[in-house]
Parts: sequence; structure tokens; C-alpha cells
Amino acid sequence: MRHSGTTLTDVARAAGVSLSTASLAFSGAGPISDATRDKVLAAAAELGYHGPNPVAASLRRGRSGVVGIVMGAAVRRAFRDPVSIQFLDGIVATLAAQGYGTLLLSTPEAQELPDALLTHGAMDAAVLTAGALTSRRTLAALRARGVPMVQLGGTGRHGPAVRARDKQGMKLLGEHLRERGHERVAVATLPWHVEPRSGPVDLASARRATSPITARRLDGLREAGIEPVAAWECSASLVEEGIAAGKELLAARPTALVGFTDLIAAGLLLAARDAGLAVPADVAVAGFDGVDLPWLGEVRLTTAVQPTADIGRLAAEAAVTLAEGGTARSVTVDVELRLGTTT
Amino acid sequence: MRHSGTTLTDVARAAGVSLSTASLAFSGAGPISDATRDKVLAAAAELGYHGPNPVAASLRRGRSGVVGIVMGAAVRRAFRDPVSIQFLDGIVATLAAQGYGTLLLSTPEAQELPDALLTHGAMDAAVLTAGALTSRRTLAALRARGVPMVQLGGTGRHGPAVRARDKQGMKLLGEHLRERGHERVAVATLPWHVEPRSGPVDLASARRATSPITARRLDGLREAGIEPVAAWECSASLVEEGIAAGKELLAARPTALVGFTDLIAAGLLLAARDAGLAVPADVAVAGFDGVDLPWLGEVRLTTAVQPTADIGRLAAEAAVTLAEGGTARSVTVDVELRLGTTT
DNA sequence: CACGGGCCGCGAATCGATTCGACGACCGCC
DNA sequence: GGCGGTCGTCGAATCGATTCGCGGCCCGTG
Repeated sequence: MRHSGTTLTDVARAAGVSLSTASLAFSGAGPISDATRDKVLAAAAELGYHGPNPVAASLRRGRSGVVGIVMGAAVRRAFRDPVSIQFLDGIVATLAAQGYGTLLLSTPEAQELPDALLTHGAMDAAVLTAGALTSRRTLAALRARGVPMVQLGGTGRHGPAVRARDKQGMKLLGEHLRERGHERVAVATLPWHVEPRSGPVDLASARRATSPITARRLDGLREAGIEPVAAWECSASLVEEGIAAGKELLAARPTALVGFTDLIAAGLLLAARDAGLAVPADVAVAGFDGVDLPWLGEVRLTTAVQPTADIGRLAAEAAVTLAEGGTARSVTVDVELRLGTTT
Repeated sequence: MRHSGTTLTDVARAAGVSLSTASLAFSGAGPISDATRDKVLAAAAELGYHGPNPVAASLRRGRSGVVGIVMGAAVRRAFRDPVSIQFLDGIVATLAAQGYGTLLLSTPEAQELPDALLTHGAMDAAVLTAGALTSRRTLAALRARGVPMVQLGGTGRHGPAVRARDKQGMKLLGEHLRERGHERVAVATLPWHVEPRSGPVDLASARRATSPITARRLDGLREAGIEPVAAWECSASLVEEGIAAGKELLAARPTALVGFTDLIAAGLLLAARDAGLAVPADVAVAGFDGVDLPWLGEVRLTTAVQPTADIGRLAAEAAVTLAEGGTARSVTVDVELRLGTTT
């Protein structure tokens, strides 16, 4: 963006027209004769001018054609989790198709650093990702700027939310397990609170999880009439965490293992195999998300499938609507049970 | 970005100072007394003003604090491949740490649509990703705008390139296999040409691959003195492709299978297991990239490890340097052999 | 031939800041 | 007490476009 040299003024001069006419030739917003347009475009080509400076246009228009994705401090985590990647994927693809750019923003670690958002947050709308326990400062800044926000999997407090029916999904899964006659179910959950940790959870005495996803998924199981015989908190959605959880949970002699994500469930499955148990004969395994796990080979995990691509798309569409001055409502999408070979 | 209402002018008026002084209070670039600054900041807080409008600042400064990542038409692909995700991860994290935002750009499918780049490409530098056979128009636009470019894994034709020593990596891998006494090596490659396909490759008659990565990796194997007994082209870096390739390649009775990526190699491994072959006793398997494959369980894949995080970081650093007017040189990073349990 | 209406091109204001030279006040020193 | 030097503040120009109202010209019509 350093001074590219030729500006629209130069082009106008070269074409022998006024600045305003030259602008019209590019934007097409207004009456202009073909002859004049061609003249301007020819002059532009001559000078190597490739269209109006986006920054200047944004300033004047008051819109930048960019939607920000606010990832909080969790950039790295977001890129390691297949589900958030699928969200991102859906968002970026949809935005691109609508002619919008995507600005990835993370709140810097150091609190007092100039927030990137404040420095170059030229966006027409923002998508707040779930993992990001977005800082109050960030939210305040966005709000003050008048940037409309869409929340991914959140509460909808800061704007319309797009989320999956987590509870319903887990309920379906739980009912399925009960139908199969499983009474002793052990769960490997996602983190319960802001500070993630790995370790056992005593369900009888535990306070309700403050992390909404964990709370909702557990609620779903319970609504299906399942009270887990053992629970293990995984600090993240990782196969390794699932393996570790599985090793511990199997001590409770469960007939079914439920992972709060497919990666965790895959870990549970590997742990069960390692322990010499046959799946599903000796122990059933189920997950949540519906991510692709081609490496399980012939085995297909029973899981509650979130339509991740749709969620991303819906979030992007809502963001675009808001960016263009419209209004959008929260959407909750259904989660579907996909029966595999593990239950 | 729709008119947020309060501007720096309002703040200045409320604080009883001039516009220029108010600007100084925020930018800190220039002499200003503490008292005045506090007065301005207080007035700003009062009015709910959260810092200067980034677009206006960008226009004036001539820099936007944003680095674009150009993904060509391959957005979706980029989000499905763990290696490019790791690149992205490294880039985004580094840029964020330096106070830069990251703009994800994809050339739209439809050729004649207004290129997002042209419409809102407010960036100080761009990183061209490898997969993206970036359209000439995009390149021309960037060049004309004077946006400096860094190439990821490219040829360095459009700017400094950051790449891995692919050939050396494959050579190390090949030498390792030869030391182990493997003479019959079969390979599952990445796509050879712009148009990816899945299918057998007749190495004897095949033209050199036009895809640089494929060509360089194959060269590496050959430099190690390995002339594959069979080759299969995979259309993408996917486990499924590797499985399919494995099924076919095993017909040639190889003693070792080399996948051009770890995902492909993982597929080869699964295919070998499926065929009832023990790894590495009956057939050895090796890959390239060094991605995390926790689901292989105890098995660790022998592979040539690219320092993906470093590559991302270096690309981002080069981009920042260029953005700030400096110059950067191409960097080629070493690939390391990591011995696993599969050879 | 005169008048009304389109069509097109032009001027000028504006978006919201940054930045630099100029200027005023205040201090200290001789 | 006067003068030079700082420190801080202010004005004004500028970044590169968009947009809207105005007006000239040409054509058709009465």
C-alpha cells in the first residue's frame, strides 16, 4: 500500500476527463457513455493502474468489504482443532464467494499491547469464535465502532448466534446407547471451566460446568437418562487426551465410552483396543462432531454430526447481512445421529 | 465501519484541544504533555471513542497493518491439508505477535468477477501460498499496487521465497531406505501437473512433473539412487488416496512404500496392514512432512520432517520486513529425517 | 423555431485521520 | 531586564477516492 504512484487523478488527466468521471468508469455507479469508459480504462491500462485504492474507497464508502474473525488468544488452538477449521473453512469460502475478504484477528497475549483490532480493524462485521473468551476490551471496541457481531456457538449476547443443538445431539446419542442396553456409560468431556485441565471429574459433587458446550452436552446425556459411572475431563479435543482418558475410564468397567468430540472418542477407541477390548463387542464407543477419521480404517465411529460447513456458511451469511445493514436472527442447527460400527 | 458517530474531531472539541493534538494523544508520535494527553483520553472515554478509525489512518499513513495471504482458488484445499494449516498457523501467530492482521484472500472461481483483491486488498505485503497457482491477474494487480510478495514454497520469481529443502529430505529418506537394503521401492506421489488426478504413473515414459514439489521430491529419491519400481499419483494429500495407492502399489511387491506426504504414507500403511502385511517386517513405509498422527498408536512413521512452524514464521517475518520497507532474501530450510518404527 | 427532457460529464464537498512547519509561552542565563 | 532556546500546541495540507447536484448539449416534439 505504499504510494503506488499512479492514482485515479493521474488516470483522469491522462484520459482527459474529470476525476469524478474516471471514478464512475471504475465503479459503474452512475451514467457514463461506453466511449468515455473505454477511454478511461485505456488510459488506466496505459499507466498500469489496476483499480481504485481500496483504502481510500473504504474510507469514503464507509465499508471495507472485510469481515473479521475474532479468535481471541486461541489462534493456535483454533488451527489445531478440525471442527474450528471446518467452521473457518465454511466461513472463508462463503465470504469469498460473496466478495468479502476475511481478516483473522487474535487478541495479543500481552494485555496492554495495542490491540490489533483497534489498530487495523477495518471490518464491516465480525464473527466471534466460540473458543475465544474474547476480552472485554475487544468487545467494547467492536461495539463502540459499531461493528455488528455474529457469534459462533455462543450465547447470542453480543449478536445473533449460530450454534448446533448440542444437547439434542447428545440426547440422541444417549438414547441410542440406552436402546442398545448400555447402563454403565463413562464419559470423556471437554474442559469444564475457562482454565482447561486433564483429570477425573466427580460428577456427584461437581458444580455445573461453566463452559457452555460441556454443560449442554452433559445435559443431553442426562436427558437421555444416562448418569455416567465415571467422567474424565480432557483439556482439549485431542486424540492423545482421549487415549489418556480411556485408560482411566476403563477402570470403571463401562459398557460404553462417550467422547465429547470425535478426536477424544477416537482416543477412547484406541485405548480400548490397547486394553485388549473389542469394539463394540466388549465396549461401545461414541463421539460428537462428525469429523472425518479415515485412519480408523473400516471402523466408522458412531457420532452426533454437527453440520460444520453449514454452521460456517450461516455465520458468514449472517455477517454479510449485518455488514450490509440488514438484521439477522440467531440460528440453531440440528445435530444428527450417525450410526457407525462402534456401538 | 458504518459511521460510528464520534470522530477524533469530536474528541478534540470535547477536550478543548486541536485535532492535531488529539491525534498526538493517541498515536504518541510527537511531543505532548501528560496533562493534555489525559484530558484527551478522558474526553474520548466520555464519548465512547475507542481510538482512531483504522481506515482513515491507513489512508493517511499509506500502510494498513495487514498482510494478505493469497490462497488462489484453493481455499478449501488449504483448510483440509494439515501442512498448509500449520503454515497458516505459523504465519498468523507471527503476524499477530508483530501487531499485524491477516487477510485471507482467495481468487474467486468465476474469472470475471471483481477480484476480492482489487476491491479490498488493503495490505502492506502478501504471502503467496504454494498450492495457489495464483492467477496472472492477481499477480499483476499486486505488482501494480506495489504490494511486496513472499512466496511459500515457490520459485521466488515474484519475491523472496521460503521453502523446505524437499529434494534433500527425500534424498535422506531414500538413503535411509537403501541402507536398510530396500531395492524395490514404490512411491505414491502428489499430483504431477496442474490438473490433479489419481492413477498409475509410468516413470519410464513420464515427462518431468510440472508441479515443483512433486518434481523435487522425486529428484531427491533418485539422487539417493532409488528408481521406484512402481508409482501412483495421488490427487491430494489424503489418507484415502494413500489407501487407494497402497492397494495398487502392493501389486508390484515392493519392500518399501514411500508416500509424498505423511497422510498418503499413513494410507499406505493402512493398506499394507489390510493386505495382511506387517510393517516394517514385510514392507517398510515412509512419509514426508512430519505431521502429528497420534492415531497411529504406538507406531511412529518414519518421515522427512519439514519445520512447518518455522516456515510459517519465516514467511511472516519476511512479509513484515517487506511491509516496512526493508528487503528480504529467499530462505530454504532444512528437512530432517525422523526415524520411526515403520522402516 | 423554441422549449422540455435525457444523458453525461464536471466541481466540489467529504470520509477521518496524520504530519510538519510555524508560533506562542515560559524558562534560564547573562 | 532582555534574549535565545525548548517544549507544546495549532493550522493547514494531504492521503485517494466517492457521490451528488448542477449544467451543457443534443434531440424530439409542438
